[in-house]
Amino acid sequence: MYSQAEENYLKTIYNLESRQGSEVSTNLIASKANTKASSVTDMLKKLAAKNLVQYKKYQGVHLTELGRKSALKVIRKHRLWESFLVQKLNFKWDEVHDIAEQLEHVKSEVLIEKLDAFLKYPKLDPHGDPIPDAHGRTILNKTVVISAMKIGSAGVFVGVRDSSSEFLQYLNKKNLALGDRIKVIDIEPFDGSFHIETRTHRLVITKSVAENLCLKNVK
Amino acid sequence: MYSQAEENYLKTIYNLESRQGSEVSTNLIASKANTKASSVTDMLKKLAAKNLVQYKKYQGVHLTELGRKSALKVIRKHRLWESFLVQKLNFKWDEVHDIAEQLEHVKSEVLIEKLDAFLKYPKLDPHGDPIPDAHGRTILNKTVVISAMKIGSAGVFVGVRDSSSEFLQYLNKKNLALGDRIKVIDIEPFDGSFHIETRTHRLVITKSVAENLCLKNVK
DNA sequence: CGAAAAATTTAGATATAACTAAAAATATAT
DNA sequence: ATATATTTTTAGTTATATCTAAATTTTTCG
Repeated sequence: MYSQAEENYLKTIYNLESRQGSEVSTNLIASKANTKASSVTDMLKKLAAKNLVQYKKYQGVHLTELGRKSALKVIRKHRLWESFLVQKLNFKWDEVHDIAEQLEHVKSEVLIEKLDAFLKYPKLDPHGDPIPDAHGRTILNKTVVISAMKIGSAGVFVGVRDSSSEFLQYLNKKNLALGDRIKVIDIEPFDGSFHIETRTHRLVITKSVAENLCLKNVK
Repeated sequence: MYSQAEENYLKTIYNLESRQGSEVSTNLIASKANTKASSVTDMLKKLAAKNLVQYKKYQGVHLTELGRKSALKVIRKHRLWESFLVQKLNFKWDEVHDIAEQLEHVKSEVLIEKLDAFLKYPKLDPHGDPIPDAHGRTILNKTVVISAMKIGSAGVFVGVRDSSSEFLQYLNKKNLALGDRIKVIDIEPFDGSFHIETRTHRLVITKSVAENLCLKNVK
């Protein structure tokens, strides 16, 4: 199978690709992966040699079908382990990301199928992200990020795009939790920050925070 | 913390030391770890530099107090994960070793404490080995290996010294399971093989197999 | 004891995955 | 359109953990 480093790159590229549509650039991968562009170039060549990505010098990359499937397997493992940590071991949603980053690289098909069964085949992880099944399929989870919403619209907060403990702890501090109803009150034209309202309070969030909060049933 | 390679060496040295008493030799480590003696020498120097082992050229090694504690932490993790795999995920005892070899290297103190609690603080793993607590302490589990027994003596089979799937599958095939009462019928002076008897059948095992079966209440 | 055998260490190489600094290609902007 | 800035790649280095082959030390035994 693939090395941990390779699996991490696949996951990063998958995530960037699905948020971007188009080809993913070397620098973007480097910043997400906390490495240098030169390291990314090296790895892209390796992934291309293994037919995991389509790569043309200076033109960015995108995953091949094999790459996409491999990425989804890693993501499936990550999200199942996160579910395990929260549901069975009583971790909080902001504590599981780094541990799951390690667990996701454990090699065993049987293990992950048995874990899935033990957890009763969950469809969403603790951050509201859909868990791919063994074939890479997910339930459709039509959400809108706050940054794409208009003034006056509202929805239910069902997921985050950044599940780092830093970001989740910020949400905890601001009293924002999955399930909350959130309404967009105003958008600052100057810096793009959002004034939002929940059932209990109002607050201002930056544009970049708004890009990481996913809402459902937005009207 | 320590690298996976370092942790694996610590575990190997710990196991050899506790079965041997004396200093552990380079070649012995190499054969247990499936590497070459030269690789072992390199690693021993590294471990010595980190104060994990006492090492003198050509004289073998033994763990320092720090090394012993570190080894016990890895062993604790390994055995807790094995218990999880068998008790919660319904793996068989011969299927868990390789997966636990991977899981044991996941870095998180909290994780292992929560796992321990989830499993209700088990004292023995699925192979009958005692699980060290957070301080490295284990219940005393006085057992005798068959190879140390006399003709006519008998006891209850409570543990194995080799928990590789190959060995455990051999035991399955020979219909030997934890809890069985085993009696030594005869010892071949020629090759040291043992004729043993359970409640249901008789069989002959080699000396090396006899060295890996642990019995309790031997009389 | 001293030669042969066995065990161990050293020296030098390899693979992975990172890095820095310099070079090359692409994009931007006057 | 051409100079400048940005992005990306290349070249060369580093660290980890292996390996083989040769050298060295220890052990064994006639």
